[in-house]
Amino acid sequence: MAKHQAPTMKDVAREAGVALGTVSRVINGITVGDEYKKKVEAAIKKLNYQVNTYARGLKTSQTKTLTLIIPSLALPFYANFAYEIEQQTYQHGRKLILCCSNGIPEKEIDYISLASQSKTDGIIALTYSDISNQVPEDIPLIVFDRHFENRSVPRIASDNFAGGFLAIEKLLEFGCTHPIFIGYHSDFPGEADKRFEGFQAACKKFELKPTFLYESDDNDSYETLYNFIVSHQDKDTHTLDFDGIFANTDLEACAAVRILDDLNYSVPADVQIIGFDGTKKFLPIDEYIVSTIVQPLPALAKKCVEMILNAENEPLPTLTLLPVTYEYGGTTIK
Amino acid sequence: MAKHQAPTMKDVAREAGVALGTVSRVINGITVGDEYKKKVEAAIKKLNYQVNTYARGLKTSQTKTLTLIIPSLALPFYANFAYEIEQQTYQHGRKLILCCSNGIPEKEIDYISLASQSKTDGIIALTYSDISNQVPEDIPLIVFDRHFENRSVPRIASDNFAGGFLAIEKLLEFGCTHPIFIGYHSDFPGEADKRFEGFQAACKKFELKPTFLYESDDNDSYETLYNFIVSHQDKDTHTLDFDGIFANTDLEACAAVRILDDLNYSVPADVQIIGFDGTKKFLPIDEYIVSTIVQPLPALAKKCVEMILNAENEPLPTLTLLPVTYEYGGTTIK
DNA sequence: AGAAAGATATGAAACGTTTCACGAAACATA
DNA sequence: TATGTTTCGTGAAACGTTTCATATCTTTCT
Repeated sequence: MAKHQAPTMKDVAREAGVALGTVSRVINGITVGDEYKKKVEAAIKKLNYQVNTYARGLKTSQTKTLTLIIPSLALPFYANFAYEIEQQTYQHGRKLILCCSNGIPEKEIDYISLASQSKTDGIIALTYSDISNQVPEDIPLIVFDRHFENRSVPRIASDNFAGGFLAIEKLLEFGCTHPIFIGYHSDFPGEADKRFEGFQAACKKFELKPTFLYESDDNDSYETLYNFIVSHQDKDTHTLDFDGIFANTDLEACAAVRILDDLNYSVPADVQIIGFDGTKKFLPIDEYIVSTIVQPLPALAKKCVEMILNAENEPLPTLTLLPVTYEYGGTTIK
Repeated sequence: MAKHQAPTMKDVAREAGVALGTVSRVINGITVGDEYKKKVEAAIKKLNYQVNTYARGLKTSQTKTLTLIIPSLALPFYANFAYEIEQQTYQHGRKLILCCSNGIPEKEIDYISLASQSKTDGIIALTYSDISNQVPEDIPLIVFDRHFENRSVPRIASDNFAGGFLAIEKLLEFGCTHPIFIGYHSDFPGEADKRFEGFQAACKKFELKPTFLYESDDNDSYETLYNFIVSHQDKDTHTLDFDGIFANTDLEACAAVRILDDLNYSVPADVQIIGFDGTKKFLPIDEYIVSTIVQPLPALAKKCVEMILNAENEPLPTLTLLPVTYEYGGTTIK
C-alpha cells in the first residue's frame, strides 16, 4: 500500500475545479466569489487539507514562530515567564520555540544561530551574555530582565528600582524603624540589581542607616545569612538591631523567615519581611507565601510578545519598565 | 539602502565557482573533492551563509522539530519535564516547540493540528484527553504519564505502582507498623493513580489494614487533610493510630509535615513520611525537602526523545516504565 | 593502449506555497 | 451599441533547498 500523501493545494484545486491561486485566496481570506469559495471549502474539508507551514514559510519568510531563550525552567520565575510567553504566543497565532541555555554563552549563541536559520519572527532573550550583536538585523530582539553594556538593545523588565523603594516605604508605613536589605547578586547584569539601588535611594530619602547583606552568589547562602543575622543580635537582651527585612527575592525572604524562626524571633511581630517576585502567584506551595513585591509576569509577557510582533511597524523602544505592586502575604502586619 | 538579503546556496555556489549541487553536498557532509570543499567552505564563511530551514523542510519534510504538549509549567514537575525534554531535543540537534494547553481538550487538539501543519518530527504529549486519534499516522506520538482507554498508543511513565509499593516497604523497614496513604487524584487517567494501587498491593502482601485518604481534587485540601489526621488521633493520649505516611506527591507530603507540626507531632519521631516525585531534585527550595520516591525525570525525557526519533526504525513500544528510587530527605529515620 | 568501471561535479526538476501580470466577464456610462 | 472601468479567476514564476540523471574525469585491468 502506498504511503498516504498529504493533500496539497493542487489537489484541492483539482477537486474543486478551480485554479491554484483561487485556493490560495480562499485560504488567506482574500475576496473570492461565493460559489468558488464554497467549492474550495468543500474540497478542503473533503480532502482534509492542511497548509504546509514550511512551503508557506519559504515563500513568505514569515514563520509564525517566536523564540524564547532562557537559562532553564528550574526557577519558578523562569518557568512562569516561559509559560506566560507561550500563552501570549498562542494567542497571537504563533508557535513558541523554547531554548534552555543553562546560561552558557556558547549555547546562547548557538540558539540564536538556529533561530536565525529558522527565520524566526522574533527572539525574546533572558541571557547571561549580551547576544544582541549575534542576532541578524531583520529579526526583532527583546532582552528581558537584563541590562547589558550596549544600551541600544531593546529591553523590558519590571521596575525593580521602584520596587526596592516601595518595599522600604511599606516597611516604614507598617511601623518599622530600621529596615535592612538582604540578598545575593550574580555577576551578570540582571535588572534585579536595581532593587538594591531602590533600597539605597529609600534609605537616603528617609534618612536611614543603610544596613545590608549583599554579596555575590554563595555556596551556602543559608549559613551566610544566618551568621549575618546573628551578628546583628544582642545576645543578652535577645534583641535585633533591625525590625524589617527587604529580601531581594521571595526565596531569600523565606530563608530569612526560617532563620528567624530558628532563632526564636517572631515574624511579623519582631521583624517584618517583604520579598520580591510575587512567587506565590505562580508557585502553588503554601510554604512559599510571604509579603512581596509582585512582578507583573503576565503583563510583562504580553508586552514582550506584542512589542516583538509590532516591531516592523514601530521600532522597539530601548527600555520598557512595568510597574510592580505590593502584596500582603503574612510576613508583615498587613 | 536596499534591504540586506540573506545569502543563498546559489550565492555561495557563484562565490566559490562551483555548482549548486556541490554546495549542497558540502553542507550535508557528502563526499566532495578536497579543493572543492575548501572553496565552498571559504565562500560560506565569507558570505556568512546559513541554511534556510524552511526551504530544507519543504524539500525533505524533515523539520528537525519536536513538539511538547503539556498543561502548563506551573507545577515544578511539569516545568522540569519540559526542561529535560528541551535538553534532550537540543542534544539531538532538534528544536522544541512548547505548547501549554492548560489541560483544555480543544487547545490540545488545536496544538496537534498546528504541529501537524508544521510537519513536526514527533509529539510528546502530557494531555488530559486522549488525542491519539487526532495525530496523523506519519507523526510519531508518545504519551507521557497518562493511560487512556485506547491502550495501543505508545506511552511512557515511571513505574508508579512499584513506587507505591516501595514506599510502604521502606516505611516498614524503618519500623513503621501502620503506614497510611494520603492523596488527591484528578479525574483524568494519570499514571499517578498507580501509586495508590501499589500501596494497596503492599497492604495486601504485608497484611496491613489499608487506611487512606484518597479523594478527588479538593478546593481546600489542607483542611481536608487536617480533618483526616485529627480524626485519627486519640485526643486524650495525644496519640495517632498510624505511624507512617505515604503521600501521593511531595507537595502533599509537605502539607502533612506542616499539619503534624501544627498538631505538635514530631516528624520523623512520631510519624515518618515519604512523598513522591523527587521534587527536591529540581526545585531548589529548602522547605520542599522530604523523603521521597524519585521519578527519573532526566531518564524519562531521554527515553521519550530517543524513542520518538527512532520511531521509523523501530515501532514504538506500547508501554515503557522506568524504575523509581527511594531517597532520604529528613522525614524518615534514614 | 584501449576499454570498462568507478568517482564525483553538474544543473535541472521538484517540494507546496504566494504573488502577480494577464485576461475574461460584468457592469456602468454615454 | 460601443467604450471604459471594475472585479475577480487563472496559471506561471519564484522562494531556497535536495536529489537525480547526466557528463566528465580518473583509475584499473587486460
